[in-house]
Amino acid sequence: MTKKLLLKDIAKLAGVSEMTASRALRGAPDVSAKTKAKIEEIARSHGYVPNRIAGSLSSQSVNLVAVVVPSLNSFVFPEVLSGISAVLKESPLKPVVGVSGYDLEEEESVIREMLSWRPSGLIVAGLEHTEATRRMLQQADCPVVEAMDVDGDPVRHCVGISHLQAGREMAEQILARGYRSIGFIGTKMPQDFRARKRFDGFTDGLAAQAVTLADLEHYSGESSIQTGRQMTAQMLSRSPDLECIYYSSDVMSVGGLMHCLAAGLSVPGDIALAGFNNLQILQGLPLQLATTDACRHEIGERAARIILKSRETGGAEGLVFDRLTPAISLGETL
Amino acid sequence: MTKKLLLKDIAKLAGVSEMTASRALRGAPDVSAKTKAKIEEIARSHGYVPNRIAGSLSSQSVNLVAVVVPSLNSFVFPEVLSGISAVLKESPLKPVVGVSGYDLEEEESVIREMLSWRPSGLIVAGLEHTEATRRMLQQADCPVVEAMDVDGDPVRHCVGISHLQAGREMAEQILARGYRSIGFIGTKMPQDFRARKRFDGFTDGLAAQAVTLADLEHYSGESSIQTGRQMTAQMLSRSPDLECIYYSSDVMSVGGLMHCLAAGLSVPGDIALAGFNNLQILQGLPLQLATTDACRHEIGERAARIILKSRETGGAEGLVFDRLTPAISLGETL
DNA sequence: TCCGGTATCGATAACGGTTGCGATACCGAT
DNA sequence: ATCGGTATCGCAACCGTTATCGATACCGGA
Repeated sequence: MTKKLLLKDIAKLAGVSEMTASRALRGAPDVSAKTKAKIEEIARSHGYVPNRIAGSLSSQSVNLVAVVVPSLNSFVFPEVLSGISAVLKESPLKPVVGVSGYDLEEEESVIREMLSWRPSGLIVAGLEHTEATRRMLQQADCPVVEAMDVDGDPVRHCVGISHLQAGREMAEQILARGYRSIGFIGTKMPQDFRARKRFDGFTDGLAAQAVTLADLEHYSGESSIQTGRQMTAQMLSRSPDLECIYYSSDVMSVGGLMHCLAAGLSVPGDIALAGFNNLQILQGLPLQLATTDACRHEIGERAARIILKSRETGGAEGLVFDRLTPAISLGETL
Repeated sequence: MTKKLLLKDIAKLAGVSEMTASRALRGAPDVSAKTKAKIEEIARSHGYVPNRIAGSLSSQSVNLVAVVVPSLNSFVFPEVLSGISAVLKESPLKPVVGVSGYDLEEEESVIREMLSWRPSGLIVAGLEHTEATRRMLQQADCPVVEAMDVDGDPVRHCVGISHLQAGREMAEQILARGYRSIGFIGTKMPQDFRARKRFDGFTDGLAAQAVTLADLEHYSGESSIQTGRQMTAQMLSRSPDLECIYYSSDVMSVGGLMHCLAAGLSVPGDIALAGFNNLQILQGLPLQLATTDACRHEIGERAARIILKSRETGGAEGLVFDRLTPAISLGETL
């Protein structure tokens, strides 16, 4: 809580100019090893922390990458983040996270806030934005990546998987195994566009073989095991003839499995189950649940690499459109 | 991707001085409603995003609160974060997250990095830091809160629960139910100090009634259902007479429960289980697992309130030491 | 001894806003 | 018409650091 310590103070203490002190502390060249050591020692012992606000303004560079995701509770985005961090670790860049809460208006204000710090890059989940957000993404003088989804019209770079296709493929797999009476349990959240696309892809896939959903339920609030269990119980009591349920998230399908365990239903004998994401929590359960891997870590890695490369080349590299193919794992519940 | 847009450009377009434009866009007084509207319209239509780096340097104020946590994957810290966000939402402050990866050296560098942005406050998980970190926390000219834990010597403000006590109380509850052959499964992570304290408290609690651990296992890597299941299987095959297992995390105890389900063991008849955290994933399982609530959301809220209050009063308020009492819920597995 | 070249350092001018205070315009009251 | 007061605006200095470029010191070779 002592007086504010400035570079000028350190310089004075070391008997050098501000410039030399600045260079020494940044590891810039043109400083002799001796004076550098001296300056570092003084700075360290006095607990000097350089003011990066001033530094960034002056150098016109901010070594931060803005990452905007809908939520941090949902198991899925932290893993995208860890992919990003892993790649950025080898560079001077650091990720900074913003949370939009599955709300496009909030997303707009979060992105505006982040861009006002002039980051070196921006990674945002999803392709759906307000018009004002799209304008900002276009105008931004840093690389911009829209991640996780490829079904839509990206403003600039894009990495992700097709959720439409993921839904469709799961439908095909389910039909291929002979199930015909099929239910769907998904989020009501109007702005979870990727869940919506999986739903659309799924019903498309069914329709292609002239099958329509036997039952359908939407829940509000975040996905949870608890909710999955309740919804499943509800749906099965309403539609006892159901042969298979597809959930918009693994968390929900785990809940479904829990209901079946409690109700003494055999899976997939009495009822087949499938989810989406291939979350970590699927490991270690009594049964290996069917799911589609969402490539979360890899999407994060690739998004970060796009930022890095675009920085090197000065953005003259052309736009990346990177569509990953998610792998279905059938597990033991189909 | 047009030319960089500066305040001066907006001012020119609106036919006013930079100052007036600045005031208008910040909602500062001394601007007529008419000119303000005009300036805002021009800024909006051109997609102008003010440069907060320059603004913050000039105004000597950054409306950010740095939050440093060990991990974002672990279910527990996102909830602390949501508590912080909820409280900060009513203020101009925004949280910025840094991840230390359960590594004090990394924590030091993350904190240094965050402080270099001169935030309005700093919230960090845990009381254990390197000496250099402690110096920085002392020196920082913003309020600092150490959160989640109260067993130790806080540098400034502090909110949390006693993990020593949480472990001890769980030991008492377990003993009170007559269990005597007790195992513990915990993380090997040397720098997960809170898990360590729960372990110490737990063995203390047992020792107080002359009981010693019948078996003990430490795993490395992050906690997961999978690991919990494997460790439990391992321990039970090694110590078949075990009556109860205490885990350092709910995620692990869920894995234990899964093993018991798969192995046809009755819980708590054959083996009793207890975890820690009261995580959301406990809801919806076949059995309600015993656990201790870690007050994550509330800790976040209180930490944020300390920052807010300390800002109002200019830090002249005296240090807060806020010890919450975690509630044990015995569930159906003890 | 003198010279060119390199290593090391410092003075100055930004960087893009905001604070503080002074200037101007406009109003009703005298 | 003059005046005091308020609403509105602009000028200049400054925030703390870094880029740029010029200055100085030092070295080996001619």
